[in-house]
Amino acid sequence: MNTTTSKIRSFNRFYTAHLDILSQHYLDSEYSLTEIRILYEISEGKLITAQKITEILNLDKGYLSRILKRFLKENLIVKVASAEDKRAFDIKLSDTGNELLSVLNTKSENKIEGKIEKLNSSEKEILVSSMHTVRNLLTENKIARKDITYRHEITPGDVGYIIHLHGTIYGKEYNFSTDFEKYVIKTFYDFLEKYSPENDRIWMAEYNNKIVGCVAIVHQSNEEAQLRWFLLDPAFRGLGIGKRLLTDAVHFCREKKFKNVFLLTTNLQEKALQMYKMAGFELTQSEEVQEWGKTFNEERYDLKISY
Amino acid sequence: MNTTTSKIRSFNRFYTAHLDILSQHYLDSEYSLTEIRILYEISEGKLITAQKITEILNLDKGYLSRILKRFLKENLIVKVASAEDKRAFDIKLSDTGNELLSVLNTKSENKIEGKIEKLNSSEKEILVSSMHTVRNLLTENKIARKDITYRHEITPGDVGYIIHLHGTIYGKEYNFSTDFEKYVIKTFYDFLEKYSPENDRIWMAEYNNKIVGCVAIVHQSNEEAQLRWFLLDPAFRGLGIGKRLLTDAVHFCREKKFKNVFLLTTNLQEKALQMYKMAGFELTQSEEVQEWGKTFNEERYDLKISY
DNA sequence: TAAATTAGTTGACAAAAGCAACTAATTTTA
DNA sequence: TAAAATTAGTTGCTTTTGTCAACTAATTTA
Repeated sequence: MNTTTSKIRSFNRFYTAHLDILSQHYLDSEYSLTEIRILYEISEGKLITAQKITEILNLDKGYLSRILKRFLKENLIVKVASAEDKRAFDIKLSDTGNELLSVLNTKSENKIEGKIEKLNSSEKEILVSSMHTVRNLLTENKIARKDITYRHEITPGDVGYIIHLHGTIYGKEYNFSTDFEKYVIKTFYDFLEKYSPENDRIWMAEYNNKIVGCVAIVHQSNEEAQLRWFLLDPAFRGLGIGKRLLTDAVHFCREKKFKNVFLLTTNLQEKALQMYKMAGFELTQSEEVQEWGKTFNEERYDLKISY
Repeated sequence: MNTTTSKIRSFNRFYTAHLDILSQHYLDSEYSLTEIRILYEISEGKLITAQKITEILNLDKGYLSRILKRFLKENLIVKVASAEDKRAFDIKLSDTGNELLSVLNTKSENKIEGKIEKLNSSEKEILVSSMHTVRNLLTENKIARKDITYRHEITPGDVGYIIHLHGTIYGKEYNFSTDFEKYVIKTFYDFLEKYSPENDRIWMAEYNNKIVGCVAIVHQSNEEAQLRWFLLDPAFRGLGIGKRLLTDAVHFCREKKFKNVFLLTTNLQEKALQMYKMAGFELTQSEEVQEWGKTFNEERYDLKISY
């Protein structure tokens, strides 16, 4: 049995119990969860037919028909003969129905608030964003481009996390030793020593408030700048994040009137090389070296910017 | 209505639908979810009474009695008169029952695997860790001491992450600027330059494969060592992690025959100071400084080790 | 040792859900 | 374009699921 699956099953059991949806009466009301779900669908859809509800909630139409009949008798819903189809009815909530739902919503919210009252605001943020991630991965089965955010102000923790990403990603992908991370630490220390917010910039791509990609422009002179620390978490490749980061970086170089941008990399970074080339960079130097426990070519790429 | 709550409600609705537990038949078997949950509890508990089951699953005892009667007839369970209480029975699964449950487990696993098959391995990791986070935050169930693991081999990414922790934690707790993180980067660079696995060591406490606390011993000479980077994520304080880390560090110093251990800190770190004192450290120097956007006392503590 | 409580069973019943036959309207198809 | 097939919704009937209260027999409490 695979661990991922068993961990998900364990979470499912936990969440089933947590949701507390197996009791007959929803939030101690006189309505069952099914009935509430029906009311909820009606309130969401504004104008919905019984057929639609059976599809969404997977209910038997006879069963639903009777429930709606009772709702009508209890004055929770209003049925209007559909204009397009004389067999069907458009259903919507009555004022009473809306009121009932709003009372139940409040109850449900209170219950949830009781469960999260001990969390501080950042823990709440983490909770919501984690739920968002779970939902995203289970539905579209991929990370949505719109959930990636970008920023370029350095806040405490950023540089350390970027170093961490370099260490883990290069460690996993190319088996680089911890010496590589030490090298990255050195480059960052040197950078921070002469950091000029005016001429240098680091861009970070974030998902769930966590950095998943980055790139930086470090000025060398008024004419030349170096592009550094271009990195993307493998799980977030293929979403256009790398392209966006490089575009922003080159755009910044143009804005700052640098005439040449160069970068140092290795021939191992195939994906990154592709992107550099697509951004217009050209190979200008290549030399075999042995470092960080591996043998590879150290390469320099340059991009001339014309104005 | 507060957004956190409404987002959680939205997730709850999503997950209710996702769990697909509202249909009468669990995984197209001839058993209902309730029946399966009962069987599951029996299999978990190994030896369980009907009373226990009603408590755990919140079932009516009459209802449960009848279900168990049927299980017995279908040969899914075995009832043995309890030794301690002649009114009660110890219930356990029969071979047939175990078989049924294992078939259903496989079905459930296949279903889950179908839902995550499009995810790559790092997305699966993200999914599982997000679920873990959700679960953790929703169970006040504080972090269990036994879930904290300790290690002291430096692997790629560790140092970067420790720098990151310093940046974020000191940023949040004491409003230190990014300059502090730069200082930490410098100290780590210097450390890695002359790192000797024989005489230096970093201990890390982890939760969920993430570093939540650390401390290090850095040798200065054969006689003296410095204790550095003692840090604990605020969410993990009060679990004895700090004490354990300091104990390990001092134990290491004793093993390596250092005669004196010192550390540099500030008067701001109240919690850490307490722990240093408890470990036997004594204040030997104090001087007011202005750094990292704050004014505070820089302090030196020493611990003499006698043999 | 009598009274109260507890584990489990059973009868009676209510609520929830499913199935199939039906009407009336709509769509497909030949 | 008219017959055939399909669809939206209703209704009768049935099964499944769950609840409540009364009961027995063993155990605990006072």
